[in-house]
Amino acid sequence: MPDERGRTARPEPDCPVEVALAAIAGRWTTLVLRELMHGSRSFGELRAALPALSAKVLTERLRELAARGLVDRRRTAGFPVRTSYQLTPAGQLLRPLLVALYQTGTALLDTTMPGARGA
Amino acid sequence: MPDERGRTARPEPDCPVEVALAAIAGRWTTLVLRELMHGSRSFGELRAALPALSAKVLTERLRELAARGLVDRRRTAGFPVRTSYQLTPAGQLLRPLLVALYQTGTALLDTTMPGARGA
DNA sequence: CCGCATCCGATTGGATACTG
DNA sequence: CAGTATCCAATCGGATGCGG
Repeated sequence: MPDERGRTARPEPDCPVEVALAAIAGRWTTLVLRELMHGSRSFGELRAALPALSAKVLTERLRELAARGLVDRRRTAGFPVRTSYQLTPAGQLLRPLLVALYQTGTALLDTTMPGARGA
Repeated sequence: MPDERGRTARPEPDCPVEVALAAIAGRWTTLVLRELMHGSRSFGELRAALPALSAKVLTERLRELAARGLVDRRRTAGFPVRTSYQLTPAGQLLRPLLVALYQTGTALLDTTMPGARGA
C-alpha cells in the first residue's frame, strides 16, 4: 500500500474538488455508496447487490472508504461472522454529490442524445 | 482505440451517474474544465495554466471532451496556428457538478479534519 | 504553435484459490 | 460468512522526439 490517502496521485490533493473526487474514485465506488445510502449492508448483501464485483475489489473499496472515515465497519461476535457497513455522517455528505452526478448525467443524456432514453 | 465512448469500462454505462463520471474522468479533466469555465482558451494558454500537464495528455483530454460534445475546437487560419477551445452548451452543464464537487470536498475537509485549513 | 507517435512505468481491477 | 494472497490483463499517464 504505497499511498495511504488515495489511489490516484492527483495534481492538487488539497483542492476540495480533488478531495471529493478521491472519495468517489474507483469503478464501483458510487454503486457501493448507493447501496449504503439505503442503509446498513453486510458484506454478503453488497456482493449480492453487485454480482459482477469481485470480493477483492469490494474489500478494497470498503477499506478505502473506511480509511477516509466515510463508512463504518461493525462485526457481530456470533457465528457465522457478519460484518455490516454503514455510512458515517461524513459519508452522508456524499449524498448531494451523487444526486448532482445523477442530474448532470441525465442532463447530458438529454442534450447530447435527446430522445434516446429507454423506450 | 478500443472504446469510443469512454476510457473506463464502467459496469453500467447507461446510468446517468456513470455518464457524468465519464465526462469528468481523468486526472486533469476537472482542472481543464475549470479553465474553460472561465472562457475560451488556446492550447498554449491551457498548457501555461497547467504546467505539470503534458501536451499528450492535454490533447487526449481535449479530444475526449470534444468527442463527447462538451468542448468546441476552433482553429485560426493564420500563422502561427492557434487553436482555441471553449465549452459547448452541453459542457456548461458540468458547471453545477463542479460546484457540487467543490462543496462536498469542502464539507469533507471540515468534517474529517476540522480546522486543518491553510492558515 | 499545435499536435501526434512511441515507448514505458505506475495503478487499477479481475480471476482464482486459500484461510479464520 | 468474510475476507486474504497471488498472479495477470487493461488502462492511464508521463517523457521524449518528430511532423504540419
